[in-house]
Amino acid sequence: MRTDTTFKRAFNDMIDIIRTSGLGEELPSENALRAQLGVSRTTVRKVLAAMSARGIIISEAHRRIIREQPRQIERYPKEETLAISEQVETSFMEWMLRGDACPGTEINEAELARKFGVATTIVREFLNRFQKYGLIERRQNAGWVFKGFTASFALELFEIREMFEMRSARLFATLPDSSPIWKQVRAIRAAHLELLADIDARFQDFSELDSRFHRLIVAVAPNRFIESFQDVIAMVFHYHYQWNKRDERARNEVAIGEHLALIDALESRNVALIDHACRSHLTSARETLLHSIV
Amino acid sequence: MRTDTTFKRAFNDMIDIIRTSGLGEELPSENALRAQLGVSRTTVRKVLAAMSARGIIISEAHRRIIREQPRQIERYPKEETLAISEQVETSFMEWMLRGDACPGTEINEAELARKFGVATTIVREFLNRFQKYGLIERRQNAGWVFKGFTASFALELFEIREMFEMRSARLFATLPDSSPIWKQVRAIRAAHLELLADIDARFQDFSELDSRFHRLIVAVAPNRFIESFQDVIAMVFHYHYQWNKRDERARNEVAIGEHLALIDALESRNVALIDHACRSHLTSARETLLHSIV
DNA sequence: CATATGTTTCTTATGTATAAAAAACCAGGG
DNA sequence: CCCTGGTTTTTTATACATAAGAAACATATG
Repeated sequence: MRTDTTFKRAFNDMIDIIRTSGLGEELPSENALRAQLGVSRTTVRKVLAAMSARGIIISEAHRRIIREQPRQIERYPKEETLAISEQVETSFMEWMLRGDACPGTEINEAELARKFGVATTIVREFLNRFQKYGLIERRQNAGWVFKGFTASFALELFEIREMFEMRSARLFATLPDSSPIWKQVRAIRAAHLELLADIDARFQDFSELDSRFHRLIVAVAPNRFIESFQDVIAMVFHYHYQWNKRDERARNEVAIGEHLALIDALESRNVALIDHACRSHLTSARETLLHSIV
Repeated sequence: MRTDTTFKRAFNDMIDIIRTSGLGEELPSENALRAQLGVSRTTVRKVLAAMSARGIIISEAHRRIIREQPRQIERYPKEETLAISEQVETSFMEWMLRGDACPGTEINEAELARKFGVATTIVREFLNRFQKYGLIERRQNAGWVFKGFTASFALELFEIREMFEMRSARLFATLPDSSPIWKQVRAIRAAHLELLADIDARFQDFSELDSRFHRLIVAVAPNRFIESFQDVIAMVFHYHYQWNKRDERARNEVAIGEHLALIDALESRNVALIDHACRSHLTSARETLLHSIV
C-alpha cells in the first residue's frame, strides 16, 4: 500500500512553521497551510490531528493554538519522507556506480526488486523513467541491458550539451537590457562569489549551483527538449560525483571560476567572448568527467 | 494476466514459413525456428503444438512434417497480436489527436484506464514512457497535464531537429569513400525512386521511408541522444499525419523530391550544397507541420 | 559428445487490491 | 454569498497475484 511520506514531509515542514511563531499564537487556516506546505488539505488535516495528539497544538472550535514548541526529535527522519520510488532511484544509482554493474550487464527487474526490497512494479516504473538518461536499453520481453557509464556515454552527452549551451549562450548577445533574465544572472553571480568565499566549508554545495546555473542559461529561450536534457546532465553530475570525490574541492573551484568568466562574457554581449568562455568551460567539464570515468 | 500476443504473432509468422515449404516437408529444429521467429523456444513449442492440434503438421518422434497448407483464415487478427501496452499507445494517440484533449487538459490515469478498458498499471507505465515526447508533464502526486500538440511544440521540436540533422548531414562531406554508409545511401535513393514511380498507389508508405531516411543520416556519427530524439520525430509524423490527410499525396511527393536533392548533395560532399538542401527540406517540413496544426 | 527435445524454474506483462492523498461536495458562520 | 472546516468520493502509489514467455537444466538420440 501507499506509504505516508507526504504526510511525514508535511509534518516536518509544519514543525518549522510552528517554530517561527510563538506560544499561544493561532495557526493560519487549513487552506492557507495547504498552500504553504504544498500538499492537499486532507494531508494538512492529518498533520494538524497529529500535532494535536502530541499536545503541540490545541484544536478549539474553528481555530488551532500553539501550546508548546515541538522538539526536533519529533521530526521524522529523512528516509521516511522519501517516496519508495525516490528510494529506488538512490538504490539503483548506488548499485550502478558502486560498480556492481559493468557495461552489458543484464538488468533483471525481479532481482532488483528483491535486492532493493520493493515491489517489482516500482522497479519497472523506475526503469521506464530512467531510460531517458541513455544508460539502459529495453529489450522486448526480456528485461533491460545496462549500457555502462562509459567514455562514449560522456562524449555523446557532451556533444549534445555543447550544441544546446552554445546556442543558448549566444542568444544572450541579443537579449534586451529589459529582460528579467539579467537580474537572475546577477543573482547567480552573487551566489557563486558567496560560495567561492566559503569554498573550503561548502564545496559540496556546488553541484546544485552548477545545475541552477546551466538551467538559467538555457532558459533564455525555452525549449522543452533542451530543458529535459538538463535533467540528464544534472543526474550525471549529481550522482557520478558522489562516487568520485577525488580533487572535489579543487575541481569545483575551477568550475566556479569558469562560470564567473562566462557570466562576464554574457554581460559583455560580445559573441566571440561568449563563445570562447562557454566552449572552454564545457571542454574542461568534459575532460574532468572523462578523467573520473577511467 | 499476461496476454498471449507473442504466441499469436509467432503463430502467424509460422504460417508464412510453412507456406514457403511444400507438403510433406520437414520443419527445421525448434532452435532454428526460435531464431527465425525471434521468440523463445517455449513459444515455438506452443506454436508447434497448436499447429499439430489443427492438423497442419504431424509431430512424429523428433520431427514435424507439414501435412496440409494452413489457410489464411487461421491467422490471428492483427489486433490480437499487439501487446496491451501497444494498444494503449494507439488508443491514447487517438484520444489525443481526435481532439478530445486541448492544451492544459488534466490527464487522469484512472479515467483513461476505464476509457481504454485496461488496468491502471499499464496506463501509468505508458504515460511514464510517453513523457519523453514532451507532450505531457507529470505533477507530483496529482497525475499529468497534457501540454498540447501546439505550434510551440512543433517549433521547439524543429529547433532541435535542425541542430541534429544539420550536424549529421555536414559530416557526410568528410565521410571516406570506404564507409559502408554510402551503400545504404544508394539503397535508400533507390527506395525513394521506386516509391515515386508508384506514388499514386503507395503514397501512404512514405511515413516509414521518411523515418528510415532521417535515421540513416543521423547514424553517420552515432549518438544515443540524437537517436532517441528520432523516436520523437517518428512518433509525430507517424501519428499526426494519420489524422491530417489533407494533401497527403502532394506533400509526400514534395518531400521525396527534397530527400533526393539532399541525397545528391550528400554525395557531392560539398558542405554548402548539403547545408542548403538540408535546411530547405527541414524548413519545408516545419511549415507543413505548422500548417496542419492550425 | 553434440545437438534436439522434454522438463523445471525464473522473469515479465498485466490484472486486482488497498491505504494514502487529492479533489469534490456540503453545511454553517461572518 | 465567500471562506472555513467537516464529509464523501475519486485518484494515485504501491503491493501482490498469476498466466505467458524466457531461460536454465536434464535427458535422450544419432
